[in-house]
Amino acid sequence: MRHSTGQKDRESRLLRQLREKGYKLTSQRLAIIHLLAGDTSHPSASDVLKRARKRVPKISMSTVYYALDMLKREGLIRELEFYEKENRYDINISDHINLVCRKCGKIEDFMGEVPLSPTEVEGKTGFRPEGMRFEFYGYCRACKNRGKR
Amino acid sequence: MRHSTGQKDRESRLLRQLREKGYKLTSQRLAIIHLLAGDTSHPSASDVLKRARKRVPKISMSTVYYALDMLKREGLIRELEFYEKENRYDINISDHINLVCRKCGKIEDFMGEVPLSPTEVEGKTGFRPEGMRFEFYGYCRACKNRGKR
DNA sequence: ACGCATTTTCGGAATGATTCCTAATTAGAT
DNA sequence: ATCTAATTAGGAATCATTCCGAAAATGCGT
Repeated sequence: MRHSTGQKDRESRLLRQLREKGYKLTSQRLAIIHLLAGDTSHPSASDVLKRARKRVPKISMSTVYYALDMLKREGLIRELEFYEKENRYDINISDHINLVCRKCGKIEDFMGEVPLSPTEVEGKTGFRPEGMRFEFYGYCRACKNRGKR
Repeated sequence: MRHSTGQKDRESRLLRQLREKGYKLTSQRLAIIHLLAGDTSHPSASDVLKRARKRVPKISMSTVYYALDMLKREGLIRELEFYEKENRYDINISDHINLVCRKCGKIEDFMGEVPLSPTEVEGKTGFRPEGMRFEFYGYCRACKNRGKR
């Protein structure tokens, strides 16, 4: 395992990186980063807004989008578009596979080895991969036991 | 290789399946199915509209969406949401990997073996996969040679 | 601690893809 | 040829996201 990815570690790492790049650490951003660092549920922008308001009640949706966009541009979070309406944001930027439950909507990370290397793909096709997205859609342990609907 | 997937084959197979299920084969649908069957470029809904109008000039966007939704519900095409605005539609519903070019936007299919079995995932996680989506983002052969920007 | 330049925030308006609605049309069965 | 249910067209509605401009706040230098 390369990083220990505890919430505290992750949070202070993010804050340090932003400070180094000269971003201002406003109370709004502190709240957003804090909640993202401790969240593996892949929240949507409105989820982020709702939770950020517990600390900063007057934060606006525009601010949430502005902050998420900044984190995204800096490569500190990953944005995922799914088959539902809203995008989801993932603090786990390492290559991994998402397991998306079709019943409850939960998104788990599957951290096993990614079984296909960019080099192999480029060798066979000439296409040079720089990023990836692997997902399985199905039913999580809880939902598959309760019946799919 | 399991199916020969020539355009003609694919088109008549789609039409047969729809007829069997009792769908009406209108001129609008014939045009849409014809163009999708011969298209591996993963067109968006507005691409489909534009090309369908060559055969059926008065076809409306609502009709295109209605037809795409029907094909999708019947499992005859696959809808993909990407990081651009519009969804894309893929006539290739077998499991495969998409190679998405960040410069020209082209989406190629990579038909090699999918290197991770649903059974393996379920064994390790309890999650039961039913569908998948694997993508690499990068630069296609043409774009990588011309420089990325 | 204070002022300043720049970034960030906020609220609302604009955008744009998709969905919804309703009346008119049409395919396919009888 | 008639009938009925499905389909179409066009426009309105929706909803996430982006854009805009004015006000506020950060963090720098002094």
